[in-house]
Amino acid sequence: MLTQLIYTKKMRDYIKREIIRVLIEVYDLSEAEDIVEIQKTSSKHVTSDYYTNIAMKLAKTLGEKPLLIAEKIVSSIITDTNYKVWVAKPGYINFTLHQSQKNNVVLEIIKSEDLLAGVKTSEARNIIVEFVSANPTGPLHVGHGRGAIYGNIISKYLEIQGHKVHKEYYVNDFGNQINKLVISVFSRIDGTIAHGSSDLYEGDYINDISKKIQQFIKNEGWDISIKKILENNEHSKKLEACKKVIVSSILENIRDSLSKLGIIFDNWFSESMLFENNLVDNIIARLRETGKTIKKDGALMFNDDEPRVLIKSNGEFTYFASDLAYHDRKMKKFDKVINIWGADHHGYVKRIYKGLESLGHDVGKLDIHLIQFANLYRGKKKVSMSTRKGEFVELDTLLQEIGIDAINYFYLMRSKDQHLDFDLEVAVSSNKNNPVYYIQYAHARIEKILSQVPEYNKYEFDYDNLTKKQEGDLVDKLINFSDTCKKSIINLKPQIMTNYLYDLSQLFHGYYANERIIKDDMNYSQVYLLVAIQKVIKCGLETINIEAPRKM
RNA sequence: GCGCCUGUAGCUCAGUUGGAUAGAGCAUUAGCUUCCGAAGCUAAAGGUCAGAAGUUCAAAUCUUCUCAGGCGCUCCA
Repeated sequence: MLTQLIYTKKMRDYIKREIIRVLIEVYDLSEAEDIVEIQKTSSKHVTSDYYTNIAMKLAKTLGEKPLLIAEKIVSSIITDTNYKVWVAKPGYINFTLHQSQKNNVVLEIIKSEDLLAGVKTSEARNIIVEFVSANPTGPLHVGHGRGAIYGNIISKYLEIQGHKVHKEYYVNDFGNQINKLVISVFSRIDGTIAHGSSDLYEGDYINDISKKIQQFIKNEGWDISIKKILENNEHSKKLEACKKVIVSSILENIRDSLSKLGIIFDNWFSESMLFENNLVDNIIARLRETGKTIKKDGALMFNDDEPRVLIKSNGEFTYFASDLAYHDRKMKKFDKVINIWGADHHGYVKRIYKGLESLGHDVGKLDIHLIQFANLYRGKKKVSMSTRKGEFVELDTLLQEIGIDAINYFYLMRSKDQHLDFDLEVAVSSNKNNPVYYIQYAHARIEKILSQVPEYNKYEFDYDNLTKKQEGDLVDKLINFSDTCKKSIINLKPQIMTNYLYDLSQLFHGYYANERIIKDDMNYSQVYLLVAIQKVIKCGLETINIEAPRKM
């Protein structure tokens, strides 16, 4: 009756229906359907697979002791050989499945065409995920890494669910910091420009760009000094051209760094474009209509709890103004808008919500994920991340040093709300201290064993032939994979997947050390077990963009 | 002063919708190689879940307050 049903949760449903039936029969509880929950046993001290707390929940309304209720329920349950039911104080009803029943999961995993089928959504939506969006004033450094990797995986998770995902990088190519960048580059060419200013970008990349600009000017055949380009308004076209070269040079570098990390954006949205198409003016006009703007000290402000400047008294727009225009566009075009921001922007969140609300948007569509900072360590020593003076480790350097798999894993292994300490020495190590290595090693180890029994599938899998404690633990863990995927992928929590894979690998390594698989009297069911484990590890690693090597 | 995040073993962190005796790794200590990869495994030890009160049959988890750390509160970007 119950074969092949566990992995697909039907066993749990079966138990639930049985409990409901009993509740109606014994207590005449018509609402039983809504309150019965069958949960997975997580305590290590209890040897059941599922439990329900229904007896404790009903104690008050029924006016009976929970233990008594539980016993009454259990005595009416019709059991079969596939599972046992027992009561534990103060009123838990436990269900223990027969091992050979649970072993079904091994074949189910092996036969499954899509292990992630359980996370598919029934209503696919059009979602935009905006992330990284670092100002194009220099190369990406390690401080940008976490948001980049996290945004990429969130996008992937949404795609796995079946949504249509649009990945976008918002390019702040307008305003003061770009002008500052231009002056920084120009001052490398002509030292008298902005001489002695402490407010310029430094770092080697400025040198590289200044060379490019000099080449560009030469190619264009302009017979004019760099200083003149900057100073004379009549040369503003030339200045704009230089600006474009500078920004696109930096963007090219950023794009290159990201693609090396496997991060490809669908669109690079330019802030300038908002101004060129008068979208910012349009937003200001609409905000004025709502009556929520005020003039104060010559500036135009959005009147929130505190007034927020939209147009400065000198006539310049603030970022708030262009950000509202940008978000207005996104809110119109997509069903769901997700922003991945550094935690230092949290003060800005409320303002954006309030602004968009005033513009008539349903702000429930907007999710802003704030990512806490990551600190990098080299052993005990903290790696500096100061952007001042160009004292930062570039993302490219980090990639070279530890590789793409470690970058993905280490940035994803902790909750986004948690400050993350990232130790480079551990990330490059080739031993069990390094969780990436440890998981990949499990995959490779299994591959090695399987290569020695290529024709294992000529033998049948025997449900009754995995009886050892460690085999039971592994099977339980495999059963959990389905739930793990839901928790991780649907709730957008990559760390749940990294933790699961680590735990599974740990169980496997222990099993491997204790149990010899290749032997004279082969137990082919054990080989099947390894095949299932390997498939799950591979699938799990793929969801977090980490390679599952066959050999290391 | 106001706001957001955090506080769990010596260190770095998990902990699902509130469930049973709190979970890993590192570090420490003691062990394990004729044999599928020791790039590994086993065990011991380690806890006032920051503190207090509340809600509940049940709180690391929810509420309030206090303390501590990080970050943000510019006509900055």
